[in-house]
Amino acid sequence: MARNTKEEAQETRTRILDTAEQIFSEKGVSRTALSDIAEAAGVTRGAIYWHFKNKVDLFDAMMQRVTLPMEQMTQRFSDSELEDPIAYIRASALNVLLRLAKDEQTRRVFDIMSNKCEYVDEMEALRTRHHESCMECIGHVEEGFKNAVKKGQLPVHVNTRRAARGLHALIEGMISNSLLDRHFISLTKDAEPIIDIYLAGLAH
Amino acid sequence: MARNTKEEAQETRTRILDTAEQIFSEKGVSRTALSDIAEAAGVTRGAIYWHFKNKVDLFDAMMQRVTLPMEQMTQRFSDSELEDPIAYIRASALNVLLRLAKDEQTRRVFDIMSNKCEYVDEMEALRTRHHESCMECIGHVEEGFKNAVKKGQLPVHVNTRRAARGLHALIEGMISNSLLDRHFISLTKDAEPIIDIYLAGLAH
DNA sequence: TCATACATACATTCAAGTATGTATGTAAAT
DNA sequence: ATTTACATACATACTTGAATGTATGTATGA
Repeated sequence: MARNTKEEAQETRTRILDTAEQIFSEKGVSRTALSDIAEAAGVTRGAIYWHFKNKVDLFDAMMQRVTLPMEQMTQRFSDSELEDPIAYIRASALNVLLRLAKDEQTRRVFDIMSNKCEYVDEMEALRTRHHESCMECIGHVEEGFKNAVKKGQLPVHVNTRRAARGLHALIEGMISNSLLDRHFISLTKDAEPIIDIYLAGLAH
Repeated sequence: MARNTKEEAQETRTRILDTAEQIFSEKGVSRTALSDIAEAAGVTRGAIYWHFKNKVDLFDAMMQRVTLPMEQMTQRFSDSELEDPIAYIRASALNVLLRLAKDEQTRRVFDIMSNKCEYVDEMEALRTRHHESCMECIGHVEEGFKNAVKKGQLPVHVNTRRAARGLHALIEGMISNSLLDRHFISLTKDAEPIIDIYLAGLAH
């Protein structure tokens, strides 16, 4: 077998990840054997074990391809002496939701993460890591709400921590429902008005 | 081995289900062998195969022990010429959330359903069944919102279908977050005010 | 020439399903 | 009230088929 060049090896790695997304999404993570992925990707298990330590490592890489860019996006919450923090939070939330509506890869991976895998042992550790970075983001949202209170956008009696966590729950719920059935909640049509219901409730 | 009486057999069945809950919740569904459950329950796999067709059938029975009573609870939404439909919806939502907060068995099973199993093939069919009965419930909530509009509790411009689905998303999100971390969202302390934020937003 | 990028082959372990054994509760016949 | 016949409630044993991990082979780009 002719050895591949570096770029070809990267292609192989990418092809393995792409294929893993598809097979994981069809058969679930635990029921897909690495040989399934290898066969569908046109390589052998040897190639997979070359690029990844094991199935969990492969899953992790697949996940991070999607979640890392998202996490980086939400990092510019805190450095804000924004004029309109609520509008910024609103836009950021909608941004995430719209991405899930439009980017098929993001949908697939989120579907795998929430419906096609089991969080135990090492997998639970993966999610914990992911969850922590999520908590950071929610912390920033809370800061945003605090600023909104200072600027009179929200009444002073608002529990900003609770408000941030409630918003997060709402978003997660919409994502989850949309993954189950795109037409039950359409992230392109319903997300915006539903978020606005919640934000209106916050403003009393 | 002495054959058991009918009641003893029922005890065995219950013990298998109880044990399945624990082991599923520790190891995840696909990584627990029926022999694990059998051993922990003090029986052999033969007993499990006597009471259940296979692992999926066992999972189904375990799930229905918890979900059937919940589904029956939410069936008296529609026959309502209630005076205060919003209050009724609110109370029902809080009722479900409080149950999840207090009943450890319900928490465990919901945790298994949302984090410790993979929805593919027969498992996906199970969830679809469950989801359909959930849709029914949301339909009733929508009726409730319609009544609320008629009675002037909600402005006429409210999209009742969207309102019901948004509420459902919020509840599911809170449940999901609470399962991940009881202290992130406490269903006993946070659920009520967060629901009220949403309902206040609906009323504009 | 040496590390790279895989392919191949092998050993081991585990889990599901099924077939069969077996003792006893239970209901009907005597 | 026994006995008989059968279904019940499991236990045991066997077969089969993955799937994982690892060790090793091999050709080639750098």
